[in-house]
Amino acid sequence: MAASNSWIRTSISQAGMTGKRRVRRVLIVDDHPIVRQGLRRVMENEDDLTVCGEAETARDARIAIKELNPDVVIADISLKQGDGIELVRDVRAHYPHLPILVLSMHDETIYAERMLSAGANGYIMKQAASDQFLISLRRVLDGNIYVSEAVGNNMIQKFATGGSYTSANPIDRLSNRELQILHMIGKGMSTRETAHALNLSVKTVESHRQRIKRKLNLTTGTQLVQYAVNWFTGREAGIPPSRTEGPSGDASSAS
Amino acid sequence: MAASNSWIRTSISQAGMTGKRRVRRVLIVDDHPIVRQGLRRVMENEDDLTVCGEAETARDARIAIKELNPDVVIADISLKQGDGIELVRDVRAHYPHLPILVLSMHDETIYAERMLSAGANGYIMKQAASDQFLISLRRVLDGNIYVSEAVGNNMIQKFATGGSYTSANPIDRLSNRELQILHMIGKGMSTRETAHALNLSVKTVESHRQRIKRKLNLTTGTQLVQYAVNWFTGREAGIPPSRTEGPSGDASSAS
DNA sequence: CAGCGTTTAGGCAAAACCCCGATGCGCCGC
DNA sequence: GCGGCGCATCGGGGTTTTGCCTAAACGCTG
Repeated sequence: MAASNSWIRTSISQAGMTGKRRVRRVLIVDDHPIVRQGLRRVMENEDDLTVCGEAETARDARIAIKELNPDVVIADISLKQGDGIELVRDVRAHYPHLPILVLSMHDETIYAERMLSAGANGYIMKQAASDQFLISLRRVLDGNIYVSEAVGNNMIQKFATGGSYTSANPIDRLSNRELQILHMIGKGMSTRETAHALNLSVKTVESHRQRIKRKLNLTTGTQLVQYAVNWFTGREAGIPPSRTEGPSGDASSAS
Repeated sequence: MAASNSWIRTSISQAGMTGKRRVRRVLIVDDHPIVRQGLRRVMENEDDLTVCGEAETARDARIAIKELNPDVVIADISLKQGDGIELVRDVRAHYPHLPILVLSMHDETIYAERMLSAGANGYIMKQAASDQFLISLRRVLDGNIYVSEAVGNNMIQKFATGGSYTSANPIDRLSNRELQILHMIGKGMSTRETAHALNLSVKTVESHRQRIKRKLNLTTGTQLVQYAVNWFTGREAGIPPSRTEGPSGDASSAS
């Protein structure tokens, strides 16, 4: 409690501000020290932003949030073994209004959607420029959702075509048969093996795969396998797939 | 902290050098702006180090080296295009005495060995602490080789046993090109996309995929994708621990 | 019962897969 | 030096697997 004071005091005196505009306190969660330094450096010239703490693991992050009570959390998803998505889910569950900006080195839209579904408020890549990062950070601080243009367009298109927003866990839209197929794909089984295991025609399984891809907005079979594998390595712990969490408002934002 | 003062002073002292201790000029090659900022921040408090330039791609790096003539190059291997190993090889070919410190987010020992044999002088992970990074940087600047303790021990053991493979990872048997292809598979890219990205014939990529499968004892393409995804995202799937974060690690041997 | 989604397929073209061979290059051992 | 070996790059040619379109039977639901 007292520690946070000194941080704020320091920042204010540096900027010489009167407190008219509130200084937003940022918690950084990333297991790469250099990345944490980089984030600090990007933010240290901004009057309205201050880093109130850092955490290396999801566990540390939870403690830090409790103690520091930050205004926003910047979280890397590539923490060891899917800790990222669990962290997002956990934080969202305990602090429904705490904005979370997910930082990733992957440019796959899959991750973005999964993170938003888990309750993140923004998704930005490490490839992004510094000013773009600041824009995204302020956006989530203002209560908005931020995604990159590509991902946003993708979602808008989905919204337009699908009618109902697919931004809720896309897997929920899969039928149990499709989910079963996805499961087998994630285990590394080929279409032929799957068909044989389920006593189905190969063509049938292929149709299922196609429908899955369409629902999940995937283009190639490789992406499908990637998604399936990622999904299981992230889940597997025992969370039922029909986990419709978070009203999650809308994915409007529309950059 | 009085840091802000000192780094300005550093810049000034660079202009009017006394020659007592030479300021080493560093070129950063990384496609993540935030990481570049982080490296700058780590080095800006050091009197004997200054960042003379940044590059995002391997191509830019070659130009920058030519124009800036740095004392050391810090290079990320997971560059978007062109891949880091080619950069290392190329730089080594043109500038035999220019030290290269490879920065990686992977803790796999295979990468380290490949990078060193390609001509790099050091290999350090982004998970490493800042001071450890500085140690490694100064080490390669002094003409030594730096690797983490785990990697060093592994190499020594290999050397002692007379080159018999550790055979722990079948991945060790993969060539650099094959590893690169595997990486792209793990990112969800199809054969065609990979071929296009690398400016190769589809047939070539297919050949690589086949040989990878053969070496890894995989039968179907699905298994290949599964393996690739698990390997480069999971990191805890089928890879031996190798939690590489040595406080003092070096296998120093003169170049 | 009409409608919608699921499950099941067939057909056809495209892509991927597989087994070959060939070339050029670099490295290693004799 | 020279042959061998592995790597990287392609091509041919055939088989298998996809990708995508279409559509019929089934089943729940308003």
